[in-house]
Amino acid sequence: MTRRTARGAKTRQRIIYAAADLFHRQGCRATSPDAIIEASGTGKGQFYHYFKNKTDLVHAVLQTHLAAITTNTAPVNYAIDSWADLERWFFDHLAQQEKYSLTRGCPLATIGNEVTETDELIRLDLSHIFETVRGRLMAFFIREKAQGGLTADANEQAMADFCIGVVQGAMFQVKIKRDIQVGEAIVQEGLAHLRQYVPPPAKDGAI
Amino acid sequence: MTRRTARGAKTRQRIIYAAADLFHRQGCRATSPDAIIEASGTGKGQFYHYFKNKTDLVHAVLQTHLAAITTNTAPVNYAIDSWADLERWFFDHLAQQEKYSLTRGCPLATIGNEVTETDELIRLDLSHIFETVRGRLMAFFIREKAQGGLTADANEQAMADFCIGVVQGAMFQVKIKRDIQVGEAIVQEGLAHLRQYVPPPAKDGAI
Amino acid sequence: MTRRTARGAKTRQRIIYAAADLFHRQGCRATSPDAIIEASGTGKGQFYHYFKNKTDLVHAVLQTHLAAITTNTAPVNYAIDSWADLERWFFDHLAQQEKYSLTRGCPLATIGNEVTETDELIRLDLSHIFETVRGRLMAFFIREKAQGGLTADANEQAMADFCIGVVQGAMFQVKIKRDIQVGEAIVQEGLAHLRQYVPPPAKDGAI
Amino acid sequence: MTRRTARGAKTRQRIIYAAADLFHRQGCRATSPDAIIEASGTGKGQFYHYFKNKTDLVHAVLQTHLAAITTNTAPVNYAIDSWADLERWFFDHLAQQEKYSLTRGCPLATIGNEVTETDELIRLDLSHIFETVRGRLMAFFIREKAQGGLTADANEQAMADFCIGVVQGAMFQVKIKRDIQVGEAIVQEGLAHLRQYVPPPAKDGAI
DNA sequence: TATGAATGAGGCTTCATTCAT
DNA sequence: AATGAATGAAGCCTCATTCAT
Repeated sequence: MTRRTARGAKTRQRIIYAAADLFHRQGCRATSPDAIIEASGTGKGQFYHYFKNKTDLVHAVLQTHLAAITTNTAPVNYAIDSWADLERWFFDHLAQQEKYSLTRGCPLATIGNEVTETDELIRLDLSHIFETVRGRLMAFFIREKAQGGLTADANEQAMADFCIGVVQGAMFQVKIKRDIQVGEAIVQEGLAHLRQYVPPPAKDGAI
Repeated sequence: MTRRTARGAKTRQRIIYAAADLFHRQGCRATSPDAIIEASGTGKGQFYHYFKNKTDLVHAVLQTHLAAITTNTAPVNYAIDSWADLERWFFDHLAQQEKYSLTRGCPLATIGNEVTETDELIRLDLSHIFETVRGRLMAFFIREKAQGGLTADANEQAMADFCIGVVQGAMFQVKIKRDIQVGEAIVQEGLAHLRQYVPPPAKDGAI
Repeated sequence: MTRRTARGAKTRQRIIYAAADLFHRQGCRATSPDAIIEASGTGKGQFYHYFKNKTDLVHAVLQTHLAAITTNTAPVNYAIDSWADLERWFFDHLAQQEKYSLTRGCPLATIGNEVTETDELIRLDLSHIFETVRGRLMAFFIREKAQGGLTADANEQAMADFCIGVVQGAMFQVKIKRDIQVGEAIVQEGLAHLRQYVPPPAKDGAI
Repeated sequence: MTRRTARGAKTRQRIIYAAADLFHRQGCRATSPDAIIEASGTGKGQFYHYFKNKTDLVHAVLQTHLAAITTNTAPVNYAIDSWADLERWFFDHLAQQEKYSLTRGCPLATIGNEVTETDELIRLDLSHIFETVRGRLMAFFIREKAQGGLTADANEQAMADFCIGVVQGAMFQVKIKRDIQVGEAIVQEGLAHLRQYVPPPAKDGAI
């Protein structure tokens, strides 16, 4: 990251935020530099001053998403330290969709689904982001297991992947059906499954 | 369906198949009528002779997907009559991805993720398709439950939604990670969950 | 003209009438063969069976207009035998515009204004039609003059041209202003002018 | 009017002038953006940089016509202060047609005749232009009347409308007949009519 | 840093016509 | 006589980018 003046950095940020919102609403392909320029209130030259090309901006948008996740400043909180946090994590995703009247899916999936064989860099960006999310989830499950909160057959990696899969699957169905209840049903089943790995409380009291 | 001559119907089919493949590979937005025309070996005029516009073709592609599902001619078999069928159904989705070296996601999701508020008709098409798939899955669970193959707390609707969510989530992760194992892990966890609703075999207390 | 069966002639007529109406409403250029085909309820082949090409159809439409004029079957009656008839002739043109809520001009002018250097045949068709109309008007003025109903300085040819010019100018203003009163004002002035050529009634009675 | 750099304004002007000429020669509909782009020696993007769409350009062309009229820089001089000026005004229109070998009509009528119910904005532009011309003519007649140069029964508004109607009707006939004399005849009759409203010179009854 | 003019390839669609049945 | 499949050129417009100021 080259050092930038306060003002310049601001313009760059405005472009990124405008782009992130448009990408989320209508996808990358459907969002032209012109649309981003207008939404961000910048000039055409600024766009190509701050970004090599559109792909470079997509990259920057994804970096911003990643930064939000790692710094816990994203709309969905990825800091998971308890089963309550995990539950919240699931439902926060659906809550995000409600903010947009269920017309949008996951901002990462919207970008990810447009990826083709030629967008390898973007795919790797996304892969990296999901790996980060996976890490957060895995960390929780590993900690839990270490404390005896998970049964021996619980596979922390698989559980983390399962969480991501379920949330993504839920969000997609919510968007297509424009119905929050499908999402809730899917997430509930997912959570029910995860809780199966929690050992029953030890029966105390038998002589 | 308007009656068409054998020749005309063929051209129409060729366009639809070419489009379906391109949509699957690179998405709707990234696929121009020109590309479809070339891939289908037709003339420019034929495209608009058979389809009102590009959206109308997307609709036709989705109708074709739906027809394949209902007639059990789709690459993934939606006829589910046993737990083995269900398992196969899950893994067939991943097998499809392997056919394309993991570079593609679900053809329906690829289209669905590009849907915006202005593509209401396409969203409804997709909603209808997923509703159909859901119906197939639910039918299996309902039958199972009727035969005592599912516990009382099993919610057939939620289970069906869960299946779809899990498959979709799995396919998306496979595409982004370009790694079949994430998909397998997610699907395995999903199946493990569903099996929780199968009651343990009755202990026969003979003698 | 080749001999045609009753049915074939009917189809041909339907195409011509549909075309005439569309040309009048939106001009030749804005009217595609497809639009005419649909409006006439025919098939594509019929269009090119009866007409060599679109220009040929325009020609046929103009021939139809001409025939209507010469047979006195046009919406505007070109049979002028009295000053009352002439007055009616002027106002009938405006009445036609009222039938279309003042949204249309003269059907001939609509076609004529689109004529370019390359549409020589169409221009000649129109020239011929206007020549015919001019002939009708001239005939009236010549007759009147012969009977002493016009002063010596009345130029019947110029008067006829003037009539056509005034009606055309009036119709165009009506269409642009969407105001019938401009048309009425123009026509009234035109009529006032023509009446200047009528000699005052002979003063009788001087011994 | 947004502020533009000298360079940009020039390109915009070139496009407008090229379009105005093509519209005059062959009509709006027959003039493609590509043709205008080529005639103006610009790139495709510039067209849509300066004009929202083709209709917007037609609007700009009409604004240019209007500006030429109000600033007395049009080929036809609309500054009318005497009967000689009025006569000149009539004949200047025909002179314009001669410049193009009688192959063109009035540039405003060429556009106006293509107007349909869906081109309301263009119609209003034209209506406004003709209203402006009418204002010029009326101003002359009102001034004349005030000075006793017109009889009491002279209706200045109707006279102005009549002038416009006559010129338009004349130009159209000239174009269709490709004969300047029709136009001259019509205009002469029109002028003769207007002069009827001029009172005879007062008989000075000195001795 | 900032603005917007310039470029040309390409996207979606319609047009006019011909051909096969 | 009638239908509609086929064709490719062209029309209108957007896109992604570069350049000049």
